[in-house]
Amino acid sequence: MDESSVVRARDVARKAGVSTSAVSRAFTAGASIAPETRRRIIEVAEEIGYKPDLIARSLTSGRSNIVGIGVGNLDNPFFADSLNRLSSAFATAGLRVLLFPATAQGASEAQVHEVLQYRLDALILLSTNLSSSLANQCRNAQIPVIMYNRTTADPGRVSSVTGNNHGGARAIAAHLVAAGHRRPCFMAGHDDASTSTMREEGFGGYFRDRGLPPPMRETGHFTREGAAAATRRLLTLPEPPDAIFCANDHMALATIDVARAEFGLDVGRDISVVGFDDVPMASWPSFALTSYAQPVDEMVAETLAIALALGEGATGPVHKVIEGRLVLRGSTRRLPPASKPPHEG
Amino acid sequence: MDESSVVRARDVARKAGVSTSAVSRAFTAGASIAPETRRRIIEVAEEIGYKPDLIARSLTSGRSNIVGIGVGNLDNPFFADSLNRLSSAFATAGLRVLLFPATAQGASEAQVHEVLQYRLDALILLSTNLSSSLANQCRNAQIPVIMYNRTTADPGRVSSVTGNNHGGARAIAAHLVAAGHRRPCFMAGHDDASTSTMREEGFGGYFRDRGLPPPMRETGHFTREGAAAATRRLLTLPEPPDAIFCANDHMALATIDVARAEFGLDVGRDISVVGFDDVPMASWPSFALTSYAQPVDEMVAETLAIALALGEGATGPVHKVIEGRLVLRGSTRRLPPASKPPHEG
DNA sequence: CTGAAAGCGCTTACAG
DNA sequence: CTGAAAGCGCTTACAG
Repeated sequence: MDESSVVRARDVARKAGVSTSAVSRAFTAGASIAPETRRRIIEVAEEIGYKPDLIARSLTSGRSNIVGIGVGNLDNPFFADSLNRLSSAFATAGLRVLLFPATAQGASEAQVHEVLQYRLDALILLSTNLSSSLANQCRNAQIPVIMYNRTTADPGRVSSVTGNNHGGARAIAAHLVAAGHRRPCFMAGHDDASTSTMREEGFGGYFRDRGLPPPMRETGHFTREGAAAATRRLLTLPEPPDAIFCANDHMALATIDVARAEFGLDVGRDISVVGFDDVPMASWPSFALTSYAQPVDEMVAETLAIALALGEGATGPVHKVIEGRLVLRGSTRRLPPASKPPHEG
Repeated sequence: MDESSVVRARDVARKAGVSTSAVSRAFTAGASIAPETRRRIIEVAEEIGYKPDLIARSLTSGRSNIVGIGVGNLDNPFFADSLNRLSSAFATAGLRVLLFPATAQGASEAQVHEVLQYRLDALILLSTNLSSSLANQCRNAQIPVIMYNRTTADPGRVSSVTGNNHGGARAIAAHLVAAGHRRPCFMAGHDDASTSTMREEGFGGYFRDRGLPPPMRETGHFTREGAAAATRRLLTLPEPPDAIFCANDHMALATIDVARAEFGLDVGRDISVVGFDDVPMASWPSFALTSYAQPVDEMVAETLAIALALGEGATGPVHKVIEGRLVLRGSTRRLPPASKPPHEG
């Protein structure tokens, strides 16, 4: 079992009585080699423990079989879940994942430039922005870029896979209006993120279309602390909201905690809270968070499909919107309150 | 800004009037090159957008500047958090992280063998087991292996960074006994994991040392579903436990949910629940989980330090145990109940 | 189907 | 301090 040093193609070739070219072909799908020759080479390779050196292979083939994933903050369980499944999906397709953690203040150019030093087959950006200069360079280097759960101002250059932000937010608005809420509020993430702006636009649009007054607005910065602070500001207002739609579940969970623990509210009766994503925690009984479900499996499968297609030299960028669905749970009521409106006594 | 194709060392050399050797030296810390020469080369490189190809560099230098991280299930927020910080820490040290997701039924040999095909500077295993055959091969290939949050049966071959499993579990036992619990239970993960067995040993040892009856035992398989099922079994017993120590927070959170939502128990009064890790969620008001805190920052820093040291060709494997501390929260009571013991009426 | 040769883009002794 | 040459371990036209 113990080999005293690493085995090379040369060793296999020698032992099998063939050239290193043949060894290479034996390990290359679809290469022109006699089946019997391949069988024998593979046999010898297994016997002496040979595997092609992937670094060398990358250098000659120009492909690395590595995709980069630029990640921001994995605190958000939606990202953790997505990364988990993305890496499994890519592994199954024979691709490895190289992580590019964004630095504190967003993906610093210099840092992310490293992307180009590896010969990535693709670069996936998990809810992370891409400077247009880096987008350019990726294009020059023939590295397809796919934004996951975010779109870009530059749709002609990079692909994207997102949920139905607009439709989901409208469905949420409809749900809150049907339940008789009078003072709804949108809690934004930040304005650079399409996940925040498109959800806000869809939400606000529903009210606008019906001539209803526009919802209130706060900003939670997509962080737990930010959302908690925003909730405190809202709930100490003279006329606080009776429903809060947070741009994602990560913030909504913080909102529930603060409303319940610090203001003694019964979430789902005294106030409604809605999120977006339907992370696993949303269904935990401690939260029972109403949320618009983004199907991570589908988003991941689509991301993989695009990466593979672009690898084959497919056409231009593609933009895929995955349908989700509104999941109603205990954090929102379904009907208007029986008698007088809330917050009036 | 747009370069039409990728720039090579040769291009820089030509433009700067030097050899490619000089270019290489300019980008190699500590290489023997005149400061003025280096300055000029770097200047030209920046001008035309040159960065060394890391794949080629790996091939010649034998080092990849990539560390592999074998990950199991990122559902457990402790792992998500750890991975997040590990990748940032390594990035800061100029190392990239390549993800090796374990397949469903543990790290299948064939899959993980790929580790060896890259020239990893180190392999970190996040609560994941390593077969001794792979451990051998890593050693032959000179790839240091560091187990994070787990130890191994093979301490002479691989390094490890863990929390104080034994001490932490004893502190938890002491806490529960001091609060007057009579029917404590340990919820195991699975018996291949030192994080489960060592915590069980520490916990049980406290009772044994004092001549107290041994705690009850259930198995939650380190998953949310497994822990929920275990909790249901326990709470439908004729004589259910009055305190449950779960081998990690991930299971403890599920235990709280089930006890509260399905059995109507007031956690912290009717029953005590304790975890291990102190994940961020443990401090959320919805859970207020008493837990033994494992300092992720320290564990990550230590892992990095070991990886770096072993990269410099340090001596044998090192085993580091990081001290934590018991964090008391509302999920456990601190004093014995005033009158008669619980669950007696 | 197969092998000899060139080459991927670097780094590293070796001379100077 | 510097450059020419060899080499890292593969793959890929090119002949045969």
